Amino acid sequence: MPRTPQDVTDAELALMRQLWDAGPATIRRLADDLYPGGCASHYATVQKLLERLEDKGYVRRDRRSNVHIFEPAVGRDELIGTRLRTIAEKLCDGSMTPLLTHLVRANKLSPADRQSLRELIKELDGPEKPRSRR
Amino acid sequence: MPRTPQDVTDAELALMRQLWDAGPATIRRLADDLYPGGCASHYATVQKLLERLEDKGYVRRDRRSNVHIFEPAVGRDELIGTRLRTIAEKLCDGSMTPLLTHLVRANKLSPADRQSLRELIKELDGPEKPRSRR
DNA sequence: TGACACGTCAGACATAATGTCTTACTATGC
DNA sequence: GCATAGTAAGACATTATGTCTGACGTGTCA
Repeated sequence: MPRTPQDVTDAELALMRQLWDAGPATIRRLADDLYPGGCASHYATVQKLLERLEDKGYVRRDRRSNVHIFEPAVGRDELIGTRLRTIAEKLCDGSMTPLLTHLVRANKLSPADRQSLRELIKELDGPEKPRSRR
Repeated sequence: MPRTPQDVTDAELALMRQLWDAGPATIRRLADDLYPGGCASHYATVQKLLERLEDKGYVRRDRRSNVHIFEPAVGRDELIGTRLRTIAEKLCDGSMTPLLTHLVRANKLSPADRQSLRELIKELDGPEKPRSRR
């Protein structure tokens, strides 16, 4: 059985996080942030990781300037979605419902969590009957 | 950046699934089920995978009999939990809440899903307010 | 113009994970 | 004792992943 490579590896994820949190950046900026006091080779590492992320479609590269600028092509939430779907595929025949019930019952949701969850559901219920918003 | 190995790999997961679905089994049984018409080496593959799963604590091996019998040491739901936690760690600073909200809003929950979800929440809310009953 | 600082590009490389397979050894039944 | 079937130990090939090197391009400035 062939291995299934990771969508975004750990080292790549560190870059994504930086991009999500601090916005578009150059390789140098990212390298400085992630490998403080890094030598030249760290720069190259970041470069390679970004190249792979671009190939996989997780970052976009602005080549117009002489110095390229990178930005995320998928949001944090999108990646969360991808990973959740992966779990569902591999463990629940593709259904997300077991994940949901697991989270609700196995996790200690704070009262605030529960409240916002209730509101979310209401929000989803809403459009069904009285066609309010959306 | 050291790589983080998978908790349960794909080939291992196929074994776990078999154990979850069909209950405890011997190596031969598993090999026959997963590699129908398999030759001798497939048997050895299953053996190795089970050994690794045992090392990692995902299956238990009953050595009392001459022929060992394997059973899951963690349930499907537990593994789901592990994976969800991994996502939370890597993408949400350890908080599961974003996963939850993602599932609720990004997935098209059927009305039935929403209903059972509401009940789940109510169930959790119940014991919190001891004034009502008890 | 030439030196050079800095960037990109292409690809080599070491290590580890993973799936597979081989061999040696052990127990059991005839 | 021998055959059969099991376990134990580990070799092996392939690939993923993180790291690094060198060639080359481009702009700046004395």
